[in-house]
Amino acid sequence: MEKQIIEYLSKYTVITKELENAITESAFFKSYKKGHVLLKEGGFSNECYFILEGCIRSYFLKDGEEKTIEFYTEEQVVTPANYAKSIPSQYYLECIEDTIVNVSNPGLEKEMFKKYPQLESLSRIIAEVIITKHQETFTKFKTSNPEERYLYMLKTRPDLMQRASQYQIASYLGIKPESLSRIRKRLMKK
Amino acid sequence: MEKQIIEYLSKYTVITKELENAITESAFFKSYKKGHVLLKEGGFSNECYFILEGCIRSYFLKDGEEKTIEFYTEEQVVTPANYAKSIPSQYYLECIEDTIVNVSNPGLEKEMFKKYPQLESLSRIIAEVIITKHQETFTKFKTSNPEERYLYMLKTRPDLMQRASQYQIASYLGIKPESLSRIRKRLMKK
DNA sequence: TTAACTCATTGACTTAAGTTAAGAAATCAA
DNA sequence: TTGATTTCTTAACTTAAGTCAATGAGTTAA
Repeated sequence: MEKQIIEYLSKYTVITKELENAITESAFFKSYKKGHVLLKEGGFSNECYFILEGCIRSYFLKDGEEKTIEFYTEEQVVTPANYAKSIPSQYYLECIEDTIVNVSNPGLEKEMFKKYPQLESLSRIIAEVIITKHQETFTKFKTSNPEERYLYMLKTRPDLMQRASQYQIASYLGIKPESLSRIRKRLMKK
Repeated sequence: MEKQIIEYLSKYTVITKELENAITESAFFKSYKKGHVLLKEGGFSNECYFILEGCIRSYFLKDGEEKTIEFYTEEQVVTPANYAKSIPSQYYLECIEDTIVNVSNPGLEKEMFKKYPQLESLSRIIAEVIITKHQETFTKFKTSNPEERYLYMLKTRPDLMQRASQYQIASYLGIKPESLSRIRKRLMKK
């Protein structure tokens, strides 16, 4: 399992044997059943996760309806917005499949960054890559209509259709479940 | 002018006198006239900017229409997606006002990070804050309709209405200029 | 096995954004 | 200053998403 993390980090820089060992040794894992809630609205968080297997969904309630913010799957990092902060969470984190993660926390992070400054440098680089990806995703979303967004999701993350229910996907696409149903029907005919 | 940068960084951590001096000494500035294009689609970039005064807009062309991605104003950092990369830019960067920036480049950045590791640590932290803000912005956008988005913009960035033209703002809100015009009319009546 | 519940689909209707086109207002340049 | 250009507004029409309600399909638990 450790290999997956090293592989992920190696995309961005060369990981020395020493650092690899340090990561491997300090890594610890947790696994959750489908339906497990990692974080509740109003709750606090001192853990962040690297997904090795499974799917985590972030969502919040607006007028009693669940609004899916994001689906996180294999090779993705989930850092709660209130990670290491003393502010209550605005959203839920829920496993929508049996999920295995590598867990970290502020203490461990700090210690590792101190011991291996290269790791913090790498974190900065990855954070910047994520910013760029977010902006591309957001721009794509803004300049598309619901049907185009659905097609784009099918192209870039086809697995999600199998992994999540349609009402979860609908709000992820910024539309109502009924609309998603109609879009699918419309596209079937073509 | 240097003070603005120090002030910005001080929000996140304590800046030692030594680091302050280093930043101040290495800082250099540029100013551009309204209309100046900093980066063209297809072009390359080796500069990033911290805006001291003015406004920079990022946009691209889709079916001949300008789609505004973002407006950057005072205290914001503009890092082109292809900064320090040998890939052509997907978008334009244009000053929509006379603009004064602090400029950096990969070489200077690297040098400063090497000399002052604390600065790279700070960059990581700021990058993570930006990720969180992006996600909040995106979520707000997805769960709002065009009218709500417009009202939210008026609340959070009211200055933009004076600084940018309506067709620029319209695409920034993910709608057509005609719709923005109608939304404004509708709200006037209320 | 059935009853309860959740989720997805469908239909009728409402609402608002997109489209196209025209004209008014504001801005810019010769 | 005037003519050209750009930007904004308005109107008529089209299209599709939202809303509400009903039904069907699938799942879960007693």
